[in-house]
Amino acid sequence: MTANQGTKQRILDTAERLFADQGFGNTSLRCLTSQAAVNLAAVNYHFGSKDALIEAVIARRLVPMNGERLRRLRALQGRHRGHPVPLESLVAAFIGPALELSQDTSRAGSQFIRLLGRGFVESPPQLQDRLRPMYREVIDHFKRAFAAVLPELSAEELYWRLHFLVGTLAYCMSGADMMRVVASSGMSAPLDIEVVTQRLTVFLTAGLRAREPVAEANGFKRTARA
Amino acid sequence: MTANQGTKQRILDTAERLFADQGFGNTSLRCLTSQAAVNLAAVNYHFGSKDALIEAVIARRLVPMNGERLRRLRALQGRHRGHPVPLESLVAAFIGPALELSQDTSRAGSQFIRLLGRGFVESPPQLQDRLRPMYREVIDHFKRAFAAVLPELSAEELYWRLHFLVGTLAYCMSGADMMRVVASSGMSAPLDIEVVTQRLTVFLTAGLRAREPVAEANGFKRTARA
DNA sequence: TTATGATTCAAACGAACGTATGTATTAAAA
DNA sequence: TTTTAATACATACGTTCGTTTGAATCATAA
Repeated sequence: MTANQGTKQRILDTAERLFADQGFGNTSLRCLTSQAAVNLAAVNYHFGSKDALIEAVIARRLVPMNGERLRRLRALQGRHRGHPVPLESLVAAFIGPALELSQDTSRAGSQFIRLLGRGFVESPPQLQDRLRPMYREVIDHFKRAFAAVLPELSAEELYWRLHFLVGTLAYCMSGADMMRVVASSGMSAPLDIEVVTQRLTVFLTAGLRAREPVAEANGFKRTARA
Repeated sequence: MTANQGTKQRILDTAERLFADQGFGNTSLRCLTSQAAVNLAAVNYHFGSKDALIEAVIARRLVPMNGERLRRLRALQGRHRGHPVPLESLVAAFIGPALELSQDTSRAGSQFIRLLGRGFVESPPQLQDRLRPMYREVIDHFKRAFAAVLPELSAEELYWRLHFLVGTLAYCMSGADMMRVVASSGMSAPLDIEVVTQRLTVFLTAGLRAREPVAEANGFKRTARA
C-alpha cells in the first residue's frame, strides 16, 4: 500500500465521470485508463474486473448516501416519538441526500447522481442484483414510515406511489432532459439544488397525499380501508 | 420487394424485444439475427447500420404514439372551446398513449415501452439528437395546454413540474423496479394498465396542482406556510 | 426460356474489447 | 546491502463486435 491511493482513486474518479457521461457499456477500459493516466492493467489489478469496478464506483457513494437517508429518518423518528413523521419531512429525508450529492466536493458527486439514474435501468444484467441489497434497508424503513403517515392508502396504492417517487427522483438524477427540446421557458442557470429539492418535495408530497382512486367495479380489488 | 416484408418485420420485432430486455449496446447483431432467424447481413442490407436500426425500432412506435397524444389533445381542446382543458384530462392524454402500448397487440408494445424508457438515458450519444425532433411538437403543444390550466405557476416552476411528470412516466415505462426489493406489499399480478394509468394520473395531477413554493429572496428558504 | 433486379447467404475483414502475462520499478523490511 | 512484496508497465492473447464482400438464390418480366 504505497502510492496505490493515487491510482485507485484516480481510476474511481475517472470511471465515475465517464460512466455518467457515456454509460457503462460504452466506456472502454482503454479510454478510462488513458484519461486517468494509469496503466491499462491497473483496473484489473486493483479491482479484478470491469464489473467489479462498476460496482465499486457505485458503492463508494451509494452506501454513504443511503446511510445518510437512514440517519435522517431516525432523527425524524426520534423527534416525533410515537407519532408518524410528517410527510414533507419524509420526502425531504429521502430525496435530500440524493440531490445533495450534486453539489458535493469538487463537482464529483454531480456526475455520480446521473450515474445512479443509470444504475437500475442499464446493464450489465446481474449488476442490479448486487445493487439491490444496498437499497433494501432504506426501502424497508422508509416504506414503513410512509405507511404510518399515510394510513388511508392501501398497501398496493402505497407501493405504486413510492414507485412513482423513486421514478421521479431517478429521472431527475439521470439528467435526461427531454423538456429542453422546447427552447422557451425560463431555466435557471446553475441548477440550484436547494431549489430543485424544494420543488421536488412539494410536487411529490402533493402526489403522495392525493386521495386514492376508488377501484372501479370493473372487477378489480378495492383493498383499501383498515 | 418480395418477402422482404417478413425479414424486415422480424428484425424489427426481435430488435424491439432484445433492446428492451438488454439495452442497445448489449444486444449484438449476431444474437439479434439468429433469434430472428435471418442472416447476419440482413440488418445492414435493410437498415444500413445498427444505429439506423435502433432509430427505426423507436420511430416505428414513437411517431404514432405522439400522434395519438396530439390527437387526444386536439379532441380535448375542441370539447372545451376557449376554456383550458381540465388538468386530469391533460395528464391522461399525455400518459395514456404511452402506457396503453403496454397492452398492445401480441405483447409487442409492452417491450417497446420499456425500450422508450431507455431511449433518452442510454447511448448511442447522438441518438438523442435524432429522437428529440420526434418529441418537439408534443412537448410544445402540451406545455401550452398545461400553462393555460395552471396559470398560477411560474414558467420555471411549470418547466420543472413537467420534467417531473415525464420522469415518473419514463421510469414506470422503463420497468426498473427498485421497490421490488421488499418482498412484502401486495403487488397485483398482471399490471393492469387501466389501473396504473389511473393511479399515475391521480398522483401526477395532485403534484402538478400543488401550490408553488415561494422563492425566498436569497440565502435560505423554508417558506412553506401561507 | 432467358434476363434482371432484389434478396439471402456464408465467409471474412479490421477494429476494439476485456483480460492475462511477464517484466520493470518502487519502497520498506531484514 | 539484500530481500521481498506491492505496484506499474508494455505487450499480447483470444474473443466479439459491426460491417463488407461476392456469390447463390429467388421472383418476376420479357
